Amino acid sequence: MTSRPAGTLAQRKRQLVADELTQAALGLLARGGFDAVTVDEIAAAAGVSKRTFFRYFASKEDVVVQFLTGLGEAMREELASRPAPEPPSTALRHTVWRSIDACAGQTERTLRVVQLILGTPALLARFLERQAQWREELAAVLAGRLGLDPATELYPRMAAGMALTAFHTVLQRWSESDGTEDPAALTGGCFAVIAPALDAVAGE
Amino acid sequence: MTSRPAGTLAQRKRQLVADELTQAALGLLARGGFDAVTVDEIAAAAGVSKRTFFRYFASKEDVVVQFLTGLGEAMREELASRPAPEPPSTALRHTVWRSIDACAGQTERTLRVVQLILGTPALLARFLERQAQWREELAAVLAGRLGLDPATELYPRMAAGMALTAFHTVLQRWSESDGTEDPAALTGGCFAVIAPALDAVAGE
DNA sequence: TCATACTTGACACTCGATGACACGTCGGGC
DNA sequence: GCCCGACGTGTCATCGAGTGTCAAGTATGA
Repeated sequence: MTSRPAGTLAQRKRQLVADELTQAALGLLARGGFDAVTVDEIAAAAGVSKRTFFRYFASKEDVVVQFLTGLGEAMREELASRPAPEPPSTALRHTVWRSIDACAGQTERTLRVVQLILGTPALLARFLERQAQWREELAAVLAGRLGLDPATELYPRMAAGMALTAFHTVLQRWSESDGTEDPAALTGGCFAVIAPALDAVAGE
Repeated sequence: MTSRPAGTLAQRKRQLVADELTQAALGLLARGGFDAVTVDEIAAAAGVSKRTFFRYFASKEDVVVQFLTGLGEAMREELASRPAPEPPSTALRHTVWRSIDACAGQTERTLRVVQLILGTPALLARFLERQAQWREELAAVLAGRLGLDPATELYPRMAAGMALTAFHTVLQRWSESDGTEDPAALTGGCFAVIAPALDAVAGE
């Protein structure tokens, strides 16, 4: 609603303030850690008041986690656009890869943000909470793809959960290695592990 | 350290206060929701001061989530005690079942707590954060079991993640059905989905 | 030029969380 | 008996996150 890069009216200056806030927050939080920096300081660094900060971000965690926002949307879109005959493991691998690539392909700043999130309990909690939402959304799309009832079948939620476990694991390894390890290889490796379950024929 | 049922000294009255606090908190939070009840009210209901509440629980979330504490420890123990030749899917199924059984086998109060956690963003976040810790612990045990290096192999983390996805899914379905669905059947169903991946022969 | 809507800052307030200090009780030693 | 230190608790003070309110300020349109 407010995140389109090509803003409509002069209120793309809203995006400008948001960017300034994000910039200031990421800079301050990267050094000093999450708890050592107050919202007042972030706001001051961006040249606005604390009250304005909370008009742009729902919480102090939000300014960091929202840096990864759009990933959920992107994954849902990607999964929905994969050709129907494609096996689930392939479709989900591309789905996850779209987010991983968006993360790992960018600046080195992204690496620091990921490290910050995975290393800060409060941020990790928020991140996982968001992942849980993504899981429900991906499960719904997947159920539609396969003509399964998400309310009764276990497969959609489990498959989405496995894919996000892969997502989480890749980010972990990538951040632990300081960006050394190849995200593509890690993604491939993770999906090699879960593929037998994702593509198992019906069964039961 | 302080959770042994058979307390040593007269300071098992500490456990008494803790129980009183937990009782009061769960009762108040079940009706009214998480945000509508203040720590002051919980403390007052237990007959202590707000300050004392925080001497027993690290946070307001803690008093609820700690209700499920011990599950991580229990799972780690269970996995460590499973016979070595057992296939991973079987060992992990018993591991998860030990926690599920501890949850679902108890009073109906447990169901309400699970519903409260899964339905409250702040509590869900804390719960997922704890699950992430369990995942690392289970991965370490699993790696030891299979003689794999957890720092390089992807399998342990992925397998632990899949098992916890099953755990989460079972709790979700169980709480959504108001305790109607059979936890044992759900656990079996979830592991039927992931077993092909858990037991896939080496590969590469 | 005036009226309107929107954004912002300043202030006050609630509540979660922590530190400092004072008080009471318990228990043991002289 | 008294004194003493350890421990748990309550009170008070404080910080920081988050929210509601109101009074500016600015842009837009008639």
